[in-house]
Amino acid sequence: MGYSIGQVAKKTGLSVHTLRYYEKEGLLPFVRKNGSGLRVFSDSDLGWLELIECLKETGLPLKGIKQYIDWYLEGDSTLQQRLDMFKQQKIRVEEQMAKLQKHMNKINYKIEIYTKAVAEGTLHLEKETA
Amino acid sequence: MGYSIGQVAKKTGLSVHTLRYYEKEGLLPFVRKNGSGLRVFSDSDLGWLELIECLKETGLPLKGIKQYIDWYLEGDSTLQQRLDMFKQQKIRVEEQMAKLQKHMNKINYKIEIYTKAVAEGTLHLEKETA
DNA sequence: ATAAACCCTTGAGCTTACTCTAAGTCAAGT
DNA sequence: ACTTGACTTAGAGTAAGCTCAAGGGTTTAT
Repeated sequence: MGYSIGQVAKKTGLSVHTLRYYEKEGLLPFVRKNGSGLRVFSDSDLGWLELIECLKETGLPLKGIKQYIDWYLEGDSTLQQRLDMFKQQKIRVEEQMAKLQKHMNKINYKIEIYTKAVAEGTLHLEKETA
Repeated sequence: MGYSIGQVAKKTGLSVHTLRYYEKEGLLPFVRKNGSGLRVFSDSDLGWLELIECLKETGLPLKGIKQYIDWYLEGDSTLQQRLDMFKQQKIRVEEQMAKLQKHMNKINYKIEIYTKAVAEGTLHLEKETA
């Protein structure tokens, strides 16, 4: 039921440096230490790391994640803020998905163009940068 | 048919600083200058900026974008590399889309939880970090 | 002809998010 | 006892991508 920092690093793909850095930044306020001063991560801590990953990869900077955690620590008086944050994040994700789709179309077009170009040995630009 | 750096900044949402920075990094090798040393952007340059935006937002670092541009400048001998780059980028976008969908599910779940919590005035954690 | 609003270059500075170094502690195995 | 390996701290260093400051030039309107 307890993981060392090295085990968590393997599980999450984050480096031990990064995990300590996250803790220093206030992102892991629940990680305990044993008698020798070693960090002991619980399953719940792994859950927090998953959430951090989720927020980070959807474009919330570490500061924003810390804000959320601080709100969480403050308790029920910040429920609305936390809800708003997730709603805001949902909008961001929707925007990102739309953008990615648009970019995907462009990339597919380029793949088409370049596949032909490779077959023909030369690229014909039809008033189009490529 | 010619735009000043300020006009391009407005059109693209990039700052004039960023545009000059991109040029310095070799990302805009086609931008000309007029007799007074002012940059004059063409429509084709705007096309390049769109492509840069596309590659940047799909996770290619500026160095990678520069590599592509260098290949472009080298001509037909690099067609295969450029095709490979776009194929690689397509894979990246697919991965990003899958990740975003996963994160969206988590965020939607949080919104559900927190919407209830706000209505009830308190958050019940069911063996779940939140 | 003078001010306002642009533009220029060089080079320094900033933010984010790590990433690493140095010096040391601790527990387990041989 | 001693080595190995994983851990600790504080603090320095790094890379990417801007962002700004200083000092100056040009164009346009009044």
